[in-house]
Amino acid sequence: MPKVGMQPIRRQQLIQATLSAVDQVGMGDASIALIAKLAGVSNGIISHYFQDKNGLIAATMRHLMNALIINVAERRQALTDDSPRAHLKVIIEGNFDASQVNGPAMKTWLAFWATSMHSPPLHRLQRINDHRLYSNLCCQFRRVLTLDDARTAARGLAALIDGLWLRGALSGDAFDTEQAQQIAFEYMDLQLAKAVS
Amino acid sequence: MPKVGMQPIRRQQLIQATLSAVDQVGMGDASIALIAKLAGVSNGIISHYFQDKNGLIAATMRHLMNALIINVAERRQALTDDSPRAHLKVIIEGNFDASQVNGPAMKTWLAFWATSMHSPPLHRLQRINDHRLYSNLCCQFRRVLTLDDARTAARGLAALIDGLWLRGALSGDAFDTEQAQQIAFEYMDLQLAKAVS
Amino acid sequence: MPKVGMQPIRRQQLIQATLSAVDQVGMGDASIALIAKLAGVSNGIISHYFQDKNGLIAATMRHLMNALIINVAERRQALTDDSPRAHLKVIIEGNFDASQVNGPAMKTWLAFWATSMHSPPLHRLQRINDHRLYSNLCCQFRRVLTLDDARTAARGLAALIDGLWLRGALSGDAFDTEQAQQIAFEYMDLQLAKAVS
Amino acid sequence: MPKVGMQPIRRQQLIQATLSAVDQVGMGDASIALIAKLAGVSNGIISHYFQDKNGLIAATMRHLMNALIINVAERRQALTDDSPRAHLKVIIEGNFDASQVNGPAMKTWLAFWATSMHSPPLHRLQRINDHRLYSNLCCQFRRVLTLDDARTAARGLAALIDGLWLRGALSGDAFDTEQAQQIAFEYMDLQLAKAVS
DNA sequence: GATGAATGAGTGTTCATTCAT
DNA sequence: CATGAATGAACACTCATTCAT
Repeated sequence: MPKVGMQPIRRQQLIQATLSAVDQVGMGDASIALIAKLAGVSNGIISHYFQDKNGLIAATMRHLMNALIINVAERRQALTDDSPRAHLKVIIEGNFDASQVNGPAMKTWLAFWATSMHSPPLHRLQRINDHRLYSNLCCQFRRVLTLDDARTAARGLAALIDGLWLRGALSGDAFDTEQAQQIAFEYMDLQLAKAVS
Repeated sequence: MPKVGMQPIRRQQLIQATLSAVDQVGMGDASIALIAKLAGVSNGIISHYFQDKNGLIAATMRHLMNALIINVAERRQALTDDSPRAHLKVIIEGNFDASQVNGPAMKTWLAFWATSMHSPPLHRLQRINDHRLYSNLCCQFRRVLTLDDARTAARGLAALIDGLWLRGALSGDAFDTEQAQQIAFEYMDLQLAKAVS
Repeated sequence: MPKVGMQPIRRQQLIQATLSAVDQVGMGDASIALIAKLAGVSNGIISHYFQDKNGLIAATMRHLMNALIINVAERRQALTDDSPRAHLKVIIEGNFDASQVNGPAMKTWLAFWATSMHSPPLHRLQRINDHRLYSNLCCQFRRVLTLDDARTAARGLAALIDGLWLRGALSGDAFDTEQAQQIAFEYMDLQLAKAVS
Repeated sequence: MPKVGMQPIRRQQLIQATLSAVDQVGMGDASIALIAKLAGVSNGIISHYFQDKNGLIAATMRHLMNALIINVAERRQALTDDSPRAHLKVIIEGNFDASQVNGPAMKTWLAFWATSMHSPPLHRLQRINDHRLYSNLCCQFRRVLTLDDARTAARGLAALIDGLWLRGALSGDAFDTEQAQQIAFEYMDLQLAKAVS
């Protein structure tokens, strides 16, 4: 059974198992034993690839964050229209992408946030992520708004995106991506309308 | 020490201790032993007043929810202006009241949300709460908007309130209540502007 | 089963079980589970009375040390002869008392010494103990010898006592207390003979 | 990397790593992984050269014992004076040689003794070693003392040597070899003085 | 000869819960 | 009413050992 060069495969395998475990029983009950069982490996292997459980949790979060970053980046590269509105639109769309809007990911994010309040390493990760959204939005708004207006618009839109996402996650029903995006787009347009001609 | 009529006092004492414990170490590490220690009582008493730990958690959440309900209700009773705008304003203000915007409460809400995804009783509580905000907002918007517009406005404003709150809770810095309320007020006004004269 | 005021009883019970466990399988294999089983209690109770395994080990060592201290103290109180020789004699006898010269105690002391090299709290305990023997001996020798002679005599006698004890412990055979004491007494007398008339 | 004739080199390498590991963290925490890391080899190789961990421990002890034997043997071969006193002197000196009186060796000896109480193979090794010292001393004393006196003198001197060594090892301070040897020499001379002219 | 991936039993420890007092 | 002694299952983590490569 032992093979060489298994590291990337096993790491991915264990991260997926962690997402499944958190989805099924919540982070509180996502024990090493369960995660290992879901991954089809032994308990001990987790400390072989990740230092400990915290390491696995952090790696799982980084995985979700990277999925978001890559998603937005790809959408922006595909843009032909360089207008602020077009950029803001794909940022919004990226945040409501299927990679973020699904049971396991949503439950993991939620658990991650709650945990991050008491874990400095996770808190750092989370702040970076929060700031990235704000920063991306602010950057685009700034192209047409005053600095103060851009900042406020970015703060509002970031909050609106997170809030729509949060209420969707908590509702238990299927997430109505379309409706959420429409609300966010409208907010974006109302803010862009403040642009001085 | 044993006294009669201690029930309400002890319950309140234990709920406050639970909030403190979650604030200090997070819900994952908020053990019965710690809560009992913070409350200055023995371990065993918790099962005497609440069936078990889940009962205490649920009671703590109901406590926070009631604080919000009462807060909004009081503000609305004090209103002299019966306009939709005035009502929406106090709903927003109530959600950013000091009883909700403080470390222990925020951390407990966050932990509660994460936990609720895997606990039917807590999920029920949480949905009632979510729905109340939407419902209150929708009700006021409906007085001047079409049903569709009112629903969308309520959904957006509810998400914006929750999102501002969430980002404030996660930031780790002091919550800038004023700024958050301004953003929510502006959104409210933009939606109310859709009213047919 | 739960009773009040069990603390001293349980502590003693667990210390005795620890001595038995170390005697039977060595400190390396003296697991909490084994100790609890020997004591006829549950695993969890150990952290209730001692913070953790280290706490139990340290308490066990203090128990052995106290037995030695009390033993020597009692013998000295019973002395009618106040001469240095009489005092030295009872110190030697105390160190070869049955409370110290028996399988469990010897194995525990040995394991304790080895462990103390890498555990500051245990090392402190061990140094205190080592110093007490030297100090007691030096004090008596000083009454008839020069300071330098007294110090050397104390160092030598302390080492001889420990060495006799050690070789006895390691031999696996029954400890020949009589023979060991004779050797120590002779060394004592040879040193006392240096006294200036 | 694989080469032929690596056996003696690897064995020596691993024994030195074992001494380092025991010195640094104690025998209880000297895991295979740590030893392998200190030796700069893979975990698995230990079972290749030594059957298992016990085999490595036993080999390490034999290494220390051989160092002592060789050391004393060399000193005795260099002797020009064939008197009992000269022989006893080099036996003492050999036991306080730098190869025995240093952190890693002392900690390993101590741990070895404690472990030997519960491991027949180690116990056998340890008894052989103990007996050799006694036997060597007795043999020399016998040349000038009666059998009874020689035995007692050997027992006492062996104990004194071990005791001086033990207290030195446990003290944590640098070992005062000179002082220890003086005490042992004095004891030797006091015993030799019993010789019938 | 040498690696390191993989195992799984075992460890100390924590903890919600129970219950005699 | 209230205590805190006691339980025992569950937990994260460690580790000697095995073995395909």
